[in-house]
Amino acid sequence: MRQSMLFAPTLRETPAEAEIISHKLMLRAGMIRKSAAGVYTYLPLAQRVLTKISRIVREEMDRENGQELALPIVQPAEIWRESGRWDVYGDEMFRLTDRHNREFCLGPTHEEIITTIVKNEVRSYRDLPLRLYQIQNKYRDEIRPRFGLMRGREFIMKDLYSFDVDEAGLEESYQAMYRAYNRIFSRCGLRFRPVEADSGAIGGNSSQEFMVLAEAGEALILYCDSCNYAANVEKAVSVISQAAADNEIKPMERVATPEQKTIDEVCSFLKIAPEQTVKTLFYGTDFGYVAVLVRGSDQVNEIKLGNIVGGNKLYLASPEEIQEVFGLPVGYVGPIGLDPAKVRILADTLVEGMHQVVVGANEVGFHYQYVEPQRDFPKVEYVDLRTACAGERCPHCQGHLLEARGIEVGQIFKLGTKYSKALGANFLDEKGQSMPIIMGCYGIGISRTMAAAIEQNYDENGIKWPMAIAPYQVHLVPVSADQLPVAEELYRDLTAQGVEVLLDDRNERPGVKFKDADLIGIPIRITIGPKGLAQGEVEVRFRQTGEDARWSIGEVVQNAVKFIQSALKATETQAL
RNA sequence: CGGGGUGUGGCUCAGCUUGGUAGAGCGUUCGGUUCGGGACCGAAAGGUCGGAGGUUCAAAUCCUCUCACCCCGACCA
Repeated sequence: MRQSMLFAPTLRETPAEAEIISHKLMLRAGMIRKSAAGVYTYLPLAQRVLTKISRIVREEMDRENGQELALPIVQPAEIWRESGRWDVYGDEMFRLTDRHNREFCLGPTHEEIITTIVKNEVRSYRDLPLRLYQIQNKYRDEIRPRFGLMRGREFIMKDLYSFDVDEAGLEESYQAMYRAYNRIFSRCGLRFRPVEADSGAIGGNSSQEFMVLAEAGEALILYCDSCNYAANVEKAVSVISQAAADNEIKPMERVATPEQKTIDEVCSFLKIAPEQTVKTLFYGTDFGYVAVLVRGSDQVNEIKLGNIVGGNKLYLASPEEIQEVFGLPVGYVGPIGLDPAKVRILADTLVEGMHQVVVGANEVGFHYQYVEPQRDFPKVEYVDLRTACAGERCPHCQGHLLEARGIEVGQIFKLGTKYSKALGANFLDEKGQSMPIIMGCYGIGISRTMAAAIEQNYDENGIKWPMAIAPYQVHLVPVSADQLPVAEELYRDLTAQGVEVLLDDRNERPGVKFKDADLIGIPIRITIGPKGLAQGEVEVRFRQTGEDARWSIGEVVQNAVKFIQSALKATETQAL
């Protein structure tokens, strides 16, 4: 490609709307332009990157017996009603109505539609397993689209759905995708980590996310410093050693705590640690209120809580609400005296092992101390409810948990029979019995992967593309028009060898060309200038490392090919 | 949905407090001088000041409504 012909309007200044690196650099490098909040145009450079990522994804999907198809974006409401998600998805779904007043949505995901297709065509166990995928736009009307391509309302996703006859088959499909995903992100040149994940709205029981490690990541992950345990904080569990009841057991005692409402206030007033208190929160749910007990120092993990209580609605009740519904004063609320018949009481498992605890007395200005949970409020359900934190112990070994931020670029789920049952996708097994198909689903955010790659590969001058997903592999920069004939010759020779070359044939000053080259971030920059040419050489700069080299004109093609191949191989072998 | 902020030429922004009919830098076009890390000189094009309504002799500026975009939050007693 000749740069004079390239549609890549670069910017000297960063548009005010961009906050994070990838967004800024993609705007500046002339890769994307916004058309609405969370909706972007991909200009040619971005499109090339997306195509390359997609190609890698396709290769790895196909290698694991995936078959590409294309599902409709516009989907009828009925199948969503059948699965029960027309209402569950709520405002996040872009909905539309046709001229006959029939309802549709723009597909936020494709379980319903593909399950319907498979249900209509698959009859026998002999038709299975199937692994079907597509790479296509998804539409989600996010509460708050942000960070450029990171959280868009229209984005590109690869989604594969597996259909198996039994759990063992599902496990095989799941592992196949796990392998494929590891290869894909390695080949893309990313530093990433698979972590245990909550399965969220899609449902199912087992799930892992692939996180690209980067500061800009919206997800917090916890990982063990000595084994390979790693989990999204939404899912993470930790082990906390608790003191045994070596203290003497005292009778519960009411204690005046005037004006001491927060955990911190109560703790400093009574001279105790937050770990010795239990706080009581009320949540509103689809099934009425639940009381939730956790240590004063802990945070309720609302994802875990939501999974336990079920339904769609989950919110922390306001002080006014608690006063009105229960007649209890926030700041002094406690489990003692709560009637399990009237309100479901859930407590974090840690609470069960606590001793000499301070809790609210359900009376303004008073708390109870020396409370023994098992003695004083025995009728509670103990479940894992707390948010795990860095520094705590790994649930699998004696290691400690560390924290990192990650960008979720992929997630794999075992769905089981959730959709096949809802939509009646059955097959006849060897005995002639009708059985629901066992499903899995596996997504990769293609456009987000591009953004994530930039978050991991940039410097103050611009992007540093990994070789495998760079829009071009070699950037030829003749210093002036005098060197253009030599550059053209190299361009021709490199292109003939299959090298992807961008030739800066613009009539610009060298400084401008160099600045644009750094910004766009093509891995190998070859400067053809009078100084080098006098010695029959060109100057080479590797964008990733910043290293310089000099190649004689005659060896440019072979050196470039060699470098590209070894760069590709480095990530590819790492992937195996 | 709550809170905060911003909308002025392609980009970054000034002007608004105290109304008087729109500016700078960059970019773009033309001419010239330049030419190894975003050159210089000269000329020029380009703006319904997000939109609607109102106040006023007069509105980018004041008031009301509205739209869009950005950020924070949807938080723990």
